[in-house]
Amino acid sequence: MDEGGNEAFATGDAEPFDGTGRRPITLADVAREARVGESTVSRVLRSHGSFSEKTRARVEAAVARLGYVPNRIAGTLASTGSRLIGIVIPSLTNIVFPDLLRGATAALEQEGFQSVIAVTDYDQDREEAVVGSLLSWRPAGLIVTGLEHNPGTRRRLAASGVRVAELLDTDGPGLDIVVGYSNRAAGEASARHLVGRGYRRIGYIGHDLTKDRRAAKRYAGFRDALRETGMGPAGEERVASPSSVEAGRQGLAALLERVPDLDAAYFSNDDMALGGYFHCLAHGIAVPGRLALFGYNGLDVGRLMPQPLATIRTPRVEAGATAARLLCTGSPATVVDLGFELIEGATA
Amino acid sequence: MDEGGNEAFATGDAEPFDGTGRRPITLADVAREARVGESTVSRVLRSHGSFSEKTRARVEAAVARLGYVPNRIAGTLASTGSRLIGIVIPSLTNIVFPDLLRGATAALEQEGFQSVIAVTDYDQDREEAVVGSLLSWRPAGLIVTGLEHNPGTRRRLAASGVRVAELLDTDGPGLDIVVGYSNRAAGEASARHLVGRGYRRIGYIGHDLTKDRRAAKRYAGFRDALRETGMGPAGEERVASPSSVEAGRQGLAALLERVPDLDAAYFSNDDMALGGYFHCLAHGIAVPGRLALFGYNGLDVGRLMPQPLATIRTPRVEAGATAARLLCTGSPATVVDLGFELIEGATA
DNA sequence: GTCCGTATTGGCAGCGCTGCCAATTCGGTG
DNA sequence: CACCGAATTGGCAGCGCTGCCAATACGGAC
Repeated sequence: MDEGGNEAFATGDAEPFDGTGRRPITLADVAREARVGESTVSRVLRSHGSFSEKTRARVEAAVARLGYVPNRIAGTLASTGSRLIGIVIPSLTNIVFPDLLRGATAALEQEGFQSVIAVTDYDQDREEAVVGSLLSWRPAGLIVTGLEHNPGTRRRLAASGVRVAELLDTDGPGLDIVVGYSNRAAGEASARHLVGRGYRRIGYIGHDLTKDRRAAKRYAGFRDALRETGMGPAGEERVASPSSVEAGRQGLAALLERVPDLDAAYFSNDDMALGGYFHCLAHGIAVPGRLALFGYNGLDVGRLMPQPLATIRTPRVEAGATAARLLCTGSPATVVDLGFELIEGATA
Repeated sequence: MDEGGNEAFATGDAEPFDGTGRRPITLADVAREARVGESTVSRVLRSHGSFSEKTRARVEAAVARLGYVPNRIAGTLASTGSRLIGIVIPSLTNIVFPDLLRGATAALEQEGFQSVIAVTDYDQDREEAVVGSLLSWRPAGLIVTGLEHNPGTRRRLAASGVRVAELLDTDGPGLDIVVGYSNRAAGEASARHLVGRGYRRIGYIGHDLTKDRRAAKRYAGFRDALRETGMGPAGEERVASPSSVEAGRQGLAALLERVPDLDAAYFSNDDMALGGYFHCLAHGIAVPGRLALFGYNGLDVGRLMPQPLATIRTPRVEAGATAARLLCTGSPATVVDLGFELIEGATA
C-alpha cells in the first residue's frame, strides 16, 4: 500500500524488506540480496564446497546488511546429522556435574557442537524420560552418567542408534563409549591408605546409596578392602538425604555417638567430609590426631582447608571433555580409564 | 517369525523395515501402521484437535509397536514457535549458576520446554557469540545473566525479536524481563550491618571486578555506604583471578599483611569468605573477636561452618524458575525484584 | 427416511536449508 | 581459435512434521 507496498506478503519475488522485525530473513533473502543462488550462500556460510573470493565477499556483505541469522533447525532437518549432543546428569547441586558439563561444553564448542542438558535427580525413571526427550532432538550423541540404566532407557538408546558415552564409572559393562575411572578401586585405595597409616577403627559416612550407584561402588570397594585386612568398618552411618555438607556433619555426629572410639572416618565425598571437618572443629576433635578424615573428589575447597583434606582427585572435567571429543570424532566403542589420584593431605 | 509374526517388518506396502537401525521411523510409518492419516497421528501425539478414543488407541499401539520417537527438529520447523529456551551463564565453576540453571530447567520442564545452555566465561564478546549461536536455534526465549551486554549482543537480541530475561541484577535498565535483586543494595546492607555491629576498620577482598559486573556493583554499594558513615574501606585487596576459596584465602592474607589492624572483612562472595575463614583458622585469628567476616550468596557451606557465616542469601533458584515461567507464559516486559535476606550468622 | 450441524479424518503445501546434479565459466592447450 | 578438464554456480527435490481446508462420518431433529 504505502511506500514499497508490502510487509508480510512475500508477493512477487522482490521484497527483501528485512525491516524492523517483520518476516524473518531467510537464506533465500540473502541469495537475492547478493544476487547468487541459494546453494552458493549455503556453501559460503558453511565454508564447504568451492566458491570464488569475490562471491564470498558478496555473500558476507549481504548477510551483514540484512542481519541474517541461519536457521539451524532447518539446516539440521535438511542435512543428515545434527550438531547437538545431549548431556544427562543426575544433579546440578553437587559441583562434580557442573565440572563434567564444563569439560564437555568446552570441547563441544571447539568441535562446533551445541549441548542440550537434562537433569535426572538420580532417578532412573526420570532418566528414561529425559533420554526420550533428548532423542527427539535427533542428537549426534548422548552423554550420560554412570553405567546403570533401566531397561527402557537401554532399549531407547539402542533403538535410536545414537552414539552414547557413559561417564564417571568403569565398573561394569558399557553400552558404547565409557570414560571414567573405577569407583570401586577408589574405595579400595582409600581403605588401604587409611589402614596403611595405622588407623584401625574406621567408620563410613555416606548418603543415599540406592540412588547414587557410584557412591555405592566406592563403599563396596572400601568395605571389601577393609574386610581383606580382617577388620571391616568399625561403624557406618547412612544419611537418608543427598550428599551435602550438612549431611556429612550430621552423619559424623551420629556415628561418633554410636561408635565413640572411631579413629578414622571415610566419607562418600568431599562435601560430606567438609561437613565432618566442621563438626570436628566445632567440637574440638583433633584432626587427624583423634580422628582422621578422608573424602572423595578432590574439590578445591578440600585443598584449602587449614589442613588439606585427604581425598581422591577425580578427573571430572577431563572425562567430560574426552567423552565429548570421542563422540564428535566418531570414535569406535571404547573404554577410557582416566584413573584417579590419591591426595594424602593432612587429615589422615 | 515367531509368536505374533511381525516385529520389525510391518510388511505393509513399501519397505517400512524399521529393523535394527535401518531407516528411521517417521510419522508416516506410524500412520501406515495404524491405518490412519498422518495428521491424525500428529493430533493424537500432541493431544491437540479432536479424535476418537478408538483412534487414539490405534495410534498409540502403532507408536509402541514401532518404537517411534517424534522428530522435534521437523516439528519445530513446521510449526511456528519452538519449545526451546536458551540459557546464557558466565560460569559453571561458581555454584550460583548451576543453582540458577536448576531453577530454570525445573520450571521449563514443567512447561514442556527444553533448555540449551551456553557459557561465556564472563566475557562479553563470547556472550555475543553464544547469543548468536543460540538464536540460530530459534528459541522461544533467552535467559541471560546480568544487564550489561555489548552493543552487538543488544543488536542481535533486538533484531531477533526473541523474548529475553535478564537475571540476578536489577541495578539498571533491562531489555525486556528482569528478575533478580539489587546487588548495590546488598553491598550497602552488608556495610551498614558491619558498621551497626561496631566494626570500624572494614576491608574488602574481591576478585576480578572488570568481568563480574554484579560483584562490582556490590562493591560500589559497600564502599558508598561506608563512605556515608564517614569512614570508607580501611583497605582493599583485589585478586586477579576468578572468585574461589583460594582467592579468598590469599586475598585476606595479603590484605592483613598491608592493613594489620583490620577488624572486619567483606568478601565478594561466600567462596571467598570461606577461604578467609580458613586463613583465620590456620593462623589462629579469632573470628569474630579479632576479625569479623562477611560474605555474599548464602551458600549451604556457610551455614554449616562451626560459626555460621554472616552473609546475604540470594534467591538464585527462584530467579531461574521465575524467569523461565515468565518467558514460557509470554508475560509482558517487567521487572521482578526478588530481594535478598541478610543472615547474621556468627562471624560478624 | 431426510436433512443439517458437529465431530473426525485425510490430503497436501510448505517451514528453511542442504545435497545432488546439471549448467556455466574459466584457463590453458594443441 | 576450437577444445577440454577443472572450478564455480544455480536449480530443485526433499528432510519429517504441522496447519489449513476439504471430505466424510455421526447423531439427532423433522
